Amino acid sequence: MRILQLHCDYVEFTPVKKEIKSAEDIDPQTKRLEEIVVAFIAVEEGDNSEVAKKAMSEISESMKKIGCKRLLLYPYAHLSSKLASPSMALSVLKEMESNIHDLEIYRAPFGWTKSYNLKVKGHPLAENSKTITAGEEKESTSEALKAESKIQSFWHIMTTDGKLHDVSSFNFSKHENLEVLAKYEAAKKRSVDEPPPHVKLMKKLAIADYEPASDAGNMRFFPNGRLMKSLIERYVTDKVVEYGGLEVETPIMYDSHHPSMESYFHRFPARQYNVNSEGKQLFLRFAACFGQFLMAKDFQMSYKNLPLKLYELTRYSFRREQSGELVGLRRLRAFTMPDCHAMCKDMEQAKQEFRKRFDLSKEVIKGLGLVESDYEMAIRFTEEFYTNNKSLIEELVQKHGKPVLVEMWKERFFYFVLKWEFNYIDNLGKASALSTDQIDVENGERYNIEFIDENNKPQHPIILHNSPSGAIERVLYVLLEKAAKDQKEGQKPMFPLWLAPTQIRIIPVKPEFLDYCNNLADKLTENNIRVDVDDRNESVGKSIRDAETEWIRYILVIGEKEINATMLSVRDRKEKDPRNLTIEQLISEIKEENKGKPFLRMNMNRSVAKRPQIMV
RNA sequence: GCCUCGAUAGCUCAGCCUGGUAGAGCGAACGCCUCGUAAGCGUUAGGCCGCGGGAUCGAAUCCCGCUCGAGGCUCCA
Repeated sequence: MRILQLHCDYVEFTPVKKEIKSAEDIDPQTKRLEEIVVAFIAVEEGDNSEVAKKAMSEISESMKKIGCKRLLLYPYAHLSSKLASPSMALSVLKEMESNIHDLEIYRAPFGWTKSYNLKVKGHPLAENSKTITAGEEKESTSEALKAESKIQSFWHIMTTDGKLHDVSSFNFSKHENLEVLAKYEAAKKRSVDEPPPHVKLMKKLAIADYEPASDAGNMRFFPNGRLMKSLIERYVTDKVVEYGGLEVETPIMYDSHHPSMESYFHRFPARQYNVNSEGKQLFLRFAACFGQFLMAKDFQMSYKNLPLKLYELTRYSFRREQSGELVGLRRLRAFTMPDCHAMCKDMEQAKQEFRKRFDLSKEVIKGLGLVESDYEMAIRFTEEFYTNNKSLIEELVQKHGKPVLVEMWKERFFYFVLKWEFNYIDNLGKASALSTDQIDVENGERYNIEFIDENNKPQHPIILHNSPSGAIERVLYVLLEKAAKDQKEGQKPMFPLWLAPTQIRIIPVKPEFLDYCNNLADKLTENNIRVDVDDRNESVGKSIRDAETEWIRYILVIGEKEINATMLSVRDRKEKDPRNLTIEQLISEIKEENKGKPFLRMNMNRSVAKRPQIMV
């Protein structure tokens, strides 16, 4: 059975003519009802009296929440494509009608073409749809999800002097990406008809690919991609630990009926993967929050321990995003999310910590190879928070150093009062969030996390939710899109050196120089450089071409000249002409460039000839 | 969820409109060449033309249905 439930100021309907033979015999008068919940209902194949009972208890429960006592059952075939027979449908509807006693109930006639007219109320719970089937649990659409679109937002641009400007009158001429973001967010619309360029690149460079045997949005990562992910993960984790985060690990699935989860679901719109096991209804986490909050609840904390920062890099978090929005690495259903929560004793401490994490996020983004013109900041808050904390918000915008998109909510609907994020604008004008942080004033209580304050009283902490980089897969997407942009502008695309799967390729002019090449590669490897040797029996030209198409930064061609001298001929992707360097000079140049970044060994056979061909 | 497009060799695709022996490039295997900064040459192997039905003497090609995939829209703390 499918139900669309609307809370209305009024509804009017007029039976026009009988649509089927078995239509009810009634007096075709116009009927008007006020202050009423209208339930449009399609009875489907297999629906029975159990379904009727379930449906009525669902409906009356939600009506209790919105404080309405009048109900109209309205037969509405168009909600389903596998309708029950008319006689069955009518009997199920009649059963629903007779099943309820504490509501004033009406039913529109069955089998008639009707004209109708109604006015839906504007509040968050006014609209609701349900699917009810016999036997198994119904799959409900989160009411929060429905309600979200109802929140009233006011959009502005804040300049670094703290002034708010109207989006429509702001001069975006020097801030094109911000304009894209503002339009993208406020209008939530953008039409493009080509795939984003990173999709081709992720395959061509043997980083990642779709896995048709899995669910959409669950990618496979080839050795190159796995290496790059590992490096980014290591880097972000190092940075968070340096900041004071304590790394933990928590389960990836949770009981949907755990009390904290149930209430979180109502508040937090998300489409989760569900897993049934031995009668338990489990869901796959869509954030690290659950695990960390449940863990923090079991800590005994004093105000002296705060702020306490827990960190987890979730491999994976899962969200069952709508199939249509899954494109390449931009948005996935399984993703790796660094997530750092800080429990703070009060708003003052929270604000102080919030500043630190803003700096941390900026630093991490920079380390990943993005410059400030690559991303745009958006900041969102409730009107009340803004009024009381103007200086914090202005300070963040000033630190960002350029105008910021502002979304202000009249009332708090989410669990947070303040949130910012950095958005990357890709080649198709799509915005995706990278770093983000939030001030959460609700979940401390929901999860019953407590600390003892100066007066020996238990208190709930304010919790900050920070991801300094955003999803790791999304970082890859951004790096690829950025490289594609460089390519489009006529520059050679490349990765930051510390992330390049191969940093140096050695190409012998003849096979007899292979031993020399391998010795050279040994020496470079000892110095934490990822180096491989093209030992295929190919022409030098071909080998160089292949190395270039793999975006390899340094190419060393080894022939008689190099073997008989100390200078290497170094082809540097960043330079036009080859340079002559000693091996020591080359090593120290690379070390200097990779300073402060993690190192992992090559994740491919050194011998190019021994590699399988992953992507052309 | 809605709309559009697609599915042919390991990969990228042509052939389809106008029905009549299944094509190319890359890659792979084998051989030749032994090479100095972006593609050296040759030979060979490799196909249930997504699945099911229909009309036809005959279907990769036309029609219908299905499956899977992709892209867009919607949505996105």
